[in-house]
Amino acid sequence: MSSSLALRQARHLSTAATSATTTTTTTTTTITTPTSISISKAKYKLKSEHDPDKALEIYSSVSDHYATSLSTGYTQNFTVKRLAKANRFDDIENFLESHKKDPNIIQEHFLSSLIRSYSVAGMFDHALKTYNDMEELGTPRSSLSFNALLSACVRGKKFGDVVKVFDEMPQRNGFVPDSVSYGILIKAYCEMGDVGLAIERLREMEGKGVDISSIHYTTILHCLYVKGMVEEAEKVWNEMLEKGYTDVGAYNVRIMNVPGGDVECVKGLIEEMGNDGLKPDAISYNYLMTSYCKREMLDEAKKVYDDLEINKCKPNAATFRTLIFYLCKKGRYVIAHKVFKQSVEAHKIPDFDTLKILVEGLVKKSKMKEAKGMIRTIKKKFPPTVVKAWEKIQQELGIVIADEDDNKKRVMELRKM
DNA sequence: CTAGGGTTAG
Repeated sequence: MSSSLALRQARHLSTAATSATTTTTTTTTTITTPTSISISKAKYKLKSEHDPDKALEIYSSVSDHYATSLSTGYTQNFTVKRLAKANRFDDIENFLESHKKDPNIIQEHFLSSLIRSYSVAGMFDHALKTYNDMEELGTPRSSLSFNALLSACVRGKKFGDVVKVFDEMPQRNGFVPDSVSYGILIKAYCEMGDVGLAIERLREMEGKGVDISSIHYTTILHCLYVKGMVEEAEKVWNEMLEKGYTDVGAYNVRIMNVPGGDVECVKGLIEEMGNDGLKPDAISYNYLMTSYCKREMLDEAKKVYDDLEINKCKPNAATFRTLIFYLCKKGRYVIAHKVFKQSVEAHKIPDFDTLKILVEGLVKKSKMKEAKGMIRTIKKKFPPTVVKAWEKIQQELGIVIADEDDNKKRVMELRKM
């Protein structure tokens, strides 16, 4: 019997607890404990939980679910993502539809989070149906649920629907599109490749007195660069400067489009940001660091990384991944290993491929202790499928981890009890 | 994750 089949059966047995003939073994024990946890604890636990059933369990064990709608939306989204990854769309439907029987369904934000959850699961039709169910469910309409639906259209690449929904729904249901609605619409036009219409909608906002923000401009700016319309991008940028619609994100779009990733240009823009009264963030510095890496100026790149703290920035997952990759590429495995350890402390471990290069490099340099330690750490942090892949690498490299066998023995002993 | 933009892929 395959292990996944075994899991399915175990799950089936645990839910059908009434069937008297089931003399199941250990699998039921973890599920029947009626522990109740806080939403913040659930958020923390969900982060490291990759098993969709356990994620569901954590979600349903939250005691104060509807007190804090924002956090609930987050945990709900998270649980759905885990189920979607396992392709369990029927379970997602059951899970989310059951919320429609909850008395809180008449709260628009509660219903909107269902639309968002369907959207991240790639179930656009369900998202639309939930929106259309609102009359029947007795949920009042405003731009809140409307924007959730618009986002679902964009995520599902139903661009034609975005425009249709945008032009029809507000009138029919008696509300006006707000600044966020326009933001989603503009993004949709950009994704469709029609930046001209995006700009038209921006002008429409001006005419109607809807609040414009740097987000609307940045969406268009980014799109112009993507389409290679550099001159138009510069024009829009100047308009942004004039009207005061620049922020860190807008500057980062400019930085990421510096021709050839020229180091001096990137540095210049970071300086400009400061003069504009803005504080460059980790993304800004990551671009600078990457520019150095690509020119094989690893000492300078490392300095950008080391200076992050002075600049009041925290390295993110991309920082660690990029720096470790390029350090390895130049054979500087020992420094790369130090950076890896810092990534563990920051709970931002790079991806499988990057770490593979590092472990192999350490072994090549006969740094067996470091390589072993790395694998041990990685196994604790990744889901079972990734751990399996690591075991293969471990075998190929001939790495034996002594206390692993001891652990297995201990588990066997426990099972006998 | 927080309704909407920017997250570097080697």
